[in-house]
Amino acid sequence: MDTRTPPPERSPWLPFESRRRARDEKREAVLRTAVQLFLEQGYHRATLNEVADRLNITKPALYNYFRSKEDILFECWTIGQERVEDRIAEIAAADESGLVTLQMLVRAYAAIMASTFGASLVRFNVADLSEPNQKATLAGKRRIDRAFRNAIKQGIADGSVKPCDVKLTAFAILGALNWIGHWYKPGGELSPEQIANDFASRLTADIAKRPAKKPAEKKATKPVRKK
Amino acid sequence: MDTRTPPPERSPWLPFESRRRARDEKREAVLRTAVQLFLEQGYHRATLNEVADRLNITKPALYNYFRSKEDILFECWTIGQERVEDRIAEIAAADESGLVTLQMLVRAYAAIMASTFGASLVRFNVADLSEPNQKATLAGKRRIDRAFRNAIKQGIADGSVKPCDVKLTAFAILGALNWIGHWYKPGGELSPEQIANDFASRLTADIAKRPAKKPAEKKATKPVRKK
DNA sequence: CGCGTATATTACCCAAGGGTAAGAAAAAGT
DNA sequence: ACTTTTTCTTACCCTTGGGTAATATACGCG
Repeated sequence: MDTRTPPPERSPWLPFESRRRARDEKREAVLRTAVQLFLEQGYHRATLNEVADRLNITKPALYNYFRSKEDILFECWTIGQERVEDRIAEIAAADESGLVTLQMLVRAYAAIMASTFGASLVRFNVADLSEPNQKATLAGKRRIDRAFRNAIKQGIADGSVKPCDVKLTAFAILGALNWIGHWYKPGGELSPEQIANDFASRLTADIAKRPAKKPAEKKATKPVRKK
Repeated sequence: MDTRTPPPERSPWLPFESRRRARDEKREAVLRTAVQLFLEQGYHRATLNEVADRLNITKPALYNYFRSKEDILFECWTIGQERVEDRIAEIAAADESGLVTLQMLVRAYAAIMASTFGASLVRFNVADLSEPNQKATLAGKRRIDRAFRNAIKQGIADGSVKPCDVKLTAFAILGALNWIGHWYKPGGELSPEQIANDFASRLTADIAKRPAKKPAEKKATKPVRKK
């Protein structure tokens, strides 16, 4: 009767064990478990009891770290969003041509979409957030959109990209990218990096002015981890 | 206090009015109202009471037409899926080259994605369906996927399409298309037909062997309505 | 008209699950 | 050791909303 199955993820709350880890680490663990569950079962079907169970704690303990379920959802989204915006800032700082910038954006965004928090940007329903949080997500989406559109515009201006409808081009590219968050499953044949590289050339092939050669892959095997 | 707003959609149940319309018409009205609400607020936030209210009836009346809320959700999905599959069958029967077939598929699918039931294929969460219904949706998605992949394969075989990774190409195209269901809003600048035509050439430009000319638009102004 | 059937309504049930109150159990401070 | 603070648990509350039972109303038909 006491053959309890081990928790699916290494948890800071080991049963009958030392629980002295730092607060932030625990917060993060909650988020990781929650995203996972939200993605698996959907936000509404996933219960806080289940989240707590996976962490070897009980539901009310979660309220030491978050004020509500929606709070958790929003933080998951925030993490994904921040990762994207960090990369966007980096890429903007590189100050490359429009086409290269676009390709870098595609590669970065694709890789993030193939991660748990990245997928949460696309798999969660905006309607499940409070009104102020909805505003925040909307603003975030717009910033991403603008980054892509700006790269395309710049490319047209600097001659690296063929003239085209900027808005629809961005929609098409972002659509293909966002969809990754729906089909990508960790154990598949393709690694996130492979997908990212493939999409970087694929999605820019038709608007690249030069005969679309593969976008430069600096340090493809060991991508720079920031921070 | 009795300035009651008129129901947002013409409903077969006009208050104090003749309610003798055919059963199927009512079923359909329920579905239309339900999809609308599910898309607006998400499946879980939308209540059956609200669906009923919009139709000038009460919740239990809905159970004359559907066995459960999930039943309604699934039927919404089914309608969208059938529309897609009907068009796929038509296009397959046309027996064009791989490239043209692909372009026809893109155009048809894009137009459907910009409709309510079409969007429901993408905006609803599979996890909200019963297990058998999940199976059904999965099988449906696979059939759509196969149609696109087959067109690409055929195109490579008949020389109308450049050799490419069939799977990823299909993912990219379907991603861009599915995303329409997330951003398209009826009152926008672009009509579904415009989007469909644009995407048909845009998404096939890079893999078309001939210098990508616009796909043939037979009867562009007045598309054939089936049945 | 009266009877059966389909369709709606009112009134209710009840499970699920987010959230809270009160207090135990550690951890940390002194 | 004693107190204080943080963390976690047990026990509970309570709204929400899908679903049902019983019943009323309209419709079709002989």
